[in-house]
Amino acid sequence: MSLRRVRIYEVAQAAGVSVATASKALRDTGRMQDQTRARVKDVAAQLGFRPNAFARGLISKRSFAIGLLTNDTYGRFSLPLMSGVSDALVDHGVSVFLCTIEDDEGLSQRHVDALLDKHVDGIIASGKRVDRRLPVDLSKLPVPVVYAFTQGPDDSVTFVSDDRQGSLDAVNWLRSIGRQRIVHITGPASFQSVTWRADAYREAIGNDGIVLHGTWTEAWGHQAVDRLFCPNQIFPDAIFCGNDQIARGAIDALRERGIAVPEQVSVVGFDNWEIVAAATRPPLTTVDMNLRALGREAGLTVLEMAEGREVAPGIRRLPCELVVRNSCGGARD
Amino acid sequence: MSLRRVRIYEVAQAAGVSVATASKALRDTGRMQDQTRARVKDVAAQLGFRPNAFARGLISKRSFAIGLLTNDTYGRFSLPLMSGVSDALVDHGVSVFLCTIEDDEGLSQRHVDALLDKHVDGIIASGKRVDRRLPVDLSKLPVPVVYAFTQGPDDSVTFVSDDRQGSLDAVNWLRSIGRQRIVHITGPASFQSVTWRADAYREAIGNDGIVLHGTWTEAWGHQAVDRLFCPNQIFPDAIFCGNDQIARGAIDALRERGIAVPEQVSVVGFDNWEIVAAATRPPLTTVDMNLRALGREAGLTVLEMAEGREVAPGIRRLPCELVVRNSCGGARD
DNA sequence: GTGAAAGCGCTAACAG
DNA sequence: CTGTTAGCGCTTTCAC
Repeated sequence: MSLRRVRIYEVAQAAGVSVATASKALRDTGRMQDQTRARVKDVAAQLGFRPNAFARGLISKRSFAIGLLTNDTYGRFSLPLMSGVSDALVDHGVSVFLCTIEDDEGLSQRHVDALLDKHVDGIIASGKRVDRRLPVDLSKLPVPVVYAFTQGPDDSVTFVSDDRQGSLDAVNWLRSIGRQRIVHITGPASFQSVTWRADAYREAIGNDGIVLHGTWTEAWGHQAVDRLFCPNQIFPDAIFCGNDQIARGAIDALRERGIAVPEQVSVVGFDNWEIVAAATRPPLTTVDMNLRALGREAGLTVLEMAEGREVAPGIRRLPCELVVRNSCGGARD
Repeated sequence: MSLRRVRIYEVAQAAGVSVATASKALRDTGRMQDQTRARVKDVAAQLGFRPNAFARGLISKRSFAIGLLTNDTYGRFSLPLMSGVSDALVDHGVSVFLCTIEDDEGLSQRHVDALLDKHVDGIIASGKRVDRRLPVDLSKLPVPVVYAFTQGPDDSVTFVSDDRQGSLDAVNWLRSIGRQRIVHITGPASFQSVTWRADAYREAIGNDGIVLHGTWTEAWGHQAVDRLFCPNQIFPDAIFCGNDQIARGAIDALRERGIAVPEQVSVVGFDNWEIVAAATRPPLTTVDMNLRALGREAGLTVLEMAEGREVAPGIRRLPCELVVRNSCGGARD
C-alpha cells in the first residue's frame, strides 16, 4: 500500500509544461499544439496520474457519487435496481452509495446527511412497495432526487414498472393458449400494485373475474387453491398470481391434489424472482418487472439532472416482460 | 433545491471571530474560552453549517467512504454483510459504495479505479463463495483492504464464519434430541465450505457418517431423499443439509413420501435464508452465519486500518448460531 | 486566547 | 499557443 500519488504538478514537470497547460491538455480544453497535448497525456499515463477528486470537487462541486436509498432489506427489489443504476453509471465514473434504511426515520436522516455532506450528485429513492414513501423528506434537498419503485411527491421524477401492461400480457397469454376460466390470486388489497394488477386482470377478463386477496406468501397460494378446487365447483383452468411465492404455493397445492400443471391448469406468477421461479415444479412462467432497466433509466436520469439538464417531472412506467417457462403449457408465439 | 451552502467564513462572521478560530472551535482543537467555543458552535448549528467534505478531504486525505466489492448478484450473502458494514459505520459518518462485479475482470477494475479516484478510506472485498477470489488484484492498493466471506491473500485480514462450529452445533443439537442416524446432504465437494461442514459432521458423528454430494438446489435435496429412503434400508432419523434449499427439497420429498417431519425425521438447514427457511413446512431449523455481525466487524476493522492503527493479518472465524424452528422437534434447552 | 497567512491539488481567467 | 495568478473551503502553523 501507499505509493505516493502523483500530482498534476509532477506531470507538468515531466512533460516540460506548466501546470495550467497540463490541466488543459488532460481535460481536452483550451487550445495548444496537438503534439503538446499528446505528450502531456502520454506522460500522465506513464506516471499513472489520477486527478485528485477532492481538488476537482472543490471547484466543480461534483463528486461523481450518488446515493441509493432503500428500505428493502431483502434486496429482492433493490438489488436488481442497484445493479442497473450501477451498470449505467460506472462508465461515467460514478459510484453508488447504497443506504438501507429499514423504515427508521432517524437512521434515514443520518444516511441522507452523510450523503449530502459528501456532496453526492444526486439521490435515488427506492423502496419495496411502490405505494409507500420513505420515512424521510427528500423534497427540498440541494441535489436532484429521482424516485424508483417507490412513490414520490407529485412534482417528482418517478420510475415504476407498468403493472397494468404486465398483467394484461400475462392474462392475454393465458387466453392465447386457450384458457377460459382464469382466476387471480393476489396479495393484500391495501397494496397499490395489487389494485393495478387486479384492475388489469378485470380489464382483460371482464368484471366477473374472480380475485382472491391474501398475503404475499406461499401459504396463501396453497390455501387459495384449496378454496378454489373444492368438489362440486367448476374448476379454473388457469391462475394468474400476484407474485411468485403465491404461484409456487398454488402449484404445490395443485400437485398435492393430483391436478397436473400445466396440463390441467396453467399458472403465471409475477416478479420473476429467479430463486423461486426456477425452483418451482414445473418452472414458473412469470412477469418480470425489468428492475435493472428501471435502475438504468433512473441512474441516467439523475445524472442528467446533476449535469443541469431539465427533466420533466412525472411518472414514467417502464414495460414488464413475460418470461415463459413451463407452468402454462403452450409455447411463446 | 439549492439553498446555498453556508461556509465556515459565514459562521465566523456571525460569531464575530476569525475563520481560524471558528475551525478550531468546531473541531474541539486549539485553546480558547469555553464561551467562545460554545458561541461558535451555536451559530454554526443555527446556520446549518456543514463542513465541505472536499475541502476537508483535500487536507486530511480522508473521504469517509469505503467500497464494498462483491460478486454476489443475488445479494443472498452480500446484503446482510452490507447491512452490517453500513450499520457499524454510519455513526462514524462513513458511507458505503456497493459495487457488484459479477466475475468480470474489466468491470471490477473500473469499479476499483472509480473507488480509488474517490479516495475511499478502505475496501471490503466480499463474495458468494469463501473459496473463490475476486477477479481483481487488491493486494497493492494505496488503501487498506479487508476480506469478508471470500478468500484473501495469505497476509490479509479476512473474516469468515466458523462453519465447523456451526456444523458441530447442528449435529450436536440433533443428537441432544435423541437422533441416532444422522446423514449429511450437501453441495458440490469442490466448495470449501462443503468440506468444512462435512468434516465437522464426521468429527461429531464418526467416520461412518454418510455424506451425499450434489448441487445446491431443492431438486438435489429431493433426489437425495429418494435415494436414502428406498425400501429395505435402514432409514435415517435426521438429515443435516448443506444449505436451506437442499433442506427444503428434502422436507418436501419426505412429506410426499408420507414421512413426518419432525416426528420421524429431523431436518436442519444451513444459511438461515429467511425466505426459504420460513416458507418450508414445517419452518426450518437452520444454521445462521451471522453475516451482519461479520459485516460489522469487517467495517470497524477497515475503519481502524484507515485511521492508521495496525491490524494483525490472519483469518478470523466468527461464530454461527443455530436458529431453532420446527423441523427437528425437541425444544432448545 | 485569537487571527493572519500559507497551503491541500486542481481549474479557469487573464495576460503575454 | 502557453504560463501566471487567483481562488474553491477548510485546517494549521505561527505570530501577536
